[in-house]
Amino acid sequence: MYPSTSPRSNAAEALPPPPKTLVESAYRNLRKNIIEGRLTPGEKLRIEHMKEDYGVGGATLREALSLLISDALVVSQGQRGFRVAPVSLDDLADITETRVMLEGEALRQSIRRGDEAWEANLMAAFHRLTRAEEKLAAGDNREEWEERNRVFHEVLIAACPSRWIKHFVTILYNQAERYRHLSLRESTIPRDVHAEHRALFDAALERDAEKASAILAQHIRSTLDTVSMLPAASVGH
Amino acid sequence: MYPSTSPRSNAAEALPPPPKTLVESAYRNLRKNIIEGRLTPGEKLRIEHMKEDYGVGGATLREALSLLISDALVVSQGQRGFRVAPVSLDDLADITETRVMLEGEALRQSIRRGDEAWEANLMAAFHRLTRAEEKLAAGDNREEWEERNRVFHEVLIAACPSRWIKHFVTILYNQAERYRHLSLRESTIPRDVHAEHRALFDAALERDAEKASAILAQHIRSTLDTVSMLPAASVGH
DNA sequence: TACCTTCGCAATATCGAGATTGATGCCGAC
DNA sequence: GTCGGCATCAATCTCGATATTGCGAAGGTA
Repeated sequence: MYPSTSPRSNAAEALPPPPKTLVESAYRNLRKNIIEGRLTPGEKLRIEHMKEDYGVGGATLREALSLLISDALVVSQGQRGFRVAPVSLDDLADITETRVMLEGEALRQSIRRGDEAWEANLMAAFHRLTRAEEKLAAGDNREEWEERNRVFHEVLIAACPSRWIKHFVTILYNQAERYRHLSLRESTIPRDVHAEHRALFDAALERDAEKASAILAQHIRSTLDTVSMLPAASVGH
Repeated sequence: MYPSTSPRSNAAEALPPPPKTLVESAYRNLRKNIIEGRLTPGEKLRIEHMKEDYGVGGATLREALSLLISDALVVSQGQRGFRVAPVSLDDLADITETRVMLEGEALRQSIRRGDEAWEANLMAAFHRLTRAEEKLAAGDNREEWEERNRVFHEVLIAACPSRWIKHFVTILYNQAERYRHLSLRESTIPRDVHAEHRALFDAALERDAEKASAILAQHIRSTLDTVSMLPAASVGH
């Protein structure tokens, strides 16, 4: 109808389109439940039970679970059904270091190649994140902060030309988010996270790739440090 | 039955266990057909037709296709079915550089941490690869060479402790193998590949991580160079 | 002639039921 | 008392059928 209004205004505002298929819907719900810790690591995923919970047939659920294997949030054991992917401190350490390498490289490339539009998107995303962090200090708009934090990290590396690196970074980000939920289920955000984000933002706008990636590395590793406890989480075989 | 004989003798000999489910079987056949180029990039994968070819039901095929999305060999377009993942020179360049980074890092770590058992496996794998390359020069035991080349590269980085890096490397290796099949469908192996393998092998045993990763980088990039032609492959939307 | 609308067909997405496999508890033997 | 084998049962895995969606051709309008 309208002349040439692009379907989405800009990348920083893009909301995921509504699921157009039942598989997609079940996939997103399941992923959310796993990442946010409502499904215990190692837990058996019984199709029969979940048919009722998600309101879809067995084959559909099965397909959604197969899609979750891509994200390594679900594992399938031959003919013994599906389980939520187990967790361990070793795995978290691996995720952390791999993130440092991949997200650091993506950030360096992004800083080197980002144009003015990238800068604008970055400023917008940082602004939204800052507002969310202020609101988070009072009430808990946790979900909003989660989303804006994700978008901020996405926009930081948006100018990296490698789709593969960004693909892997996304997978690892989801993994790390799951560990964060498993550890600090109730605690609020540590006090210095905003300072880290600001330092990251400043270094990116100054086009100091090495400084920015160093800050990012510390930022990622600090998440690992805060997860010193894993009481019931380390059961996952 | 036997006292404590491990199920597999060693890593270099490990054969994949037979598929225990029809989904697994269809998944492997499809993956093989895509990697080896029998399914054209961008081609529509019609469930109805393939039901007959693979002898399984629609839901089963659908699940196998969902698994192939993990490997980025298949893409699904909302409610418009599945297609073979498209190809492009940009994508191949991206895959190549990402491989150089990840496989190089994995190799450095592997050389740093490999023990005697790793050295032994590496020697065995290199020996098998050498034999296969000799046989390849005469008749075309192409499949055997493919398999042993894959195992050689796997063993090279086997001592890298990061499962995530190795996971990503495997995905990219499959992608690269597909491009190789798409380009040189008939041609034989270039003459200097064995020399590159030997140099890689020597540097690894000398524990010269930097030298080895440099050779590996050139080795990976040379694959990109040989793919200057992509006549019918670039149709992928 | 070019464009938009409408209609028909092919393909997808999904469900419920049946076949096959793995796990659990009980019983008998050594 | 402990181990191995067997039967029962639950859960997975699979298939054929059905409703819904998307694509292409025909027809109408300016």
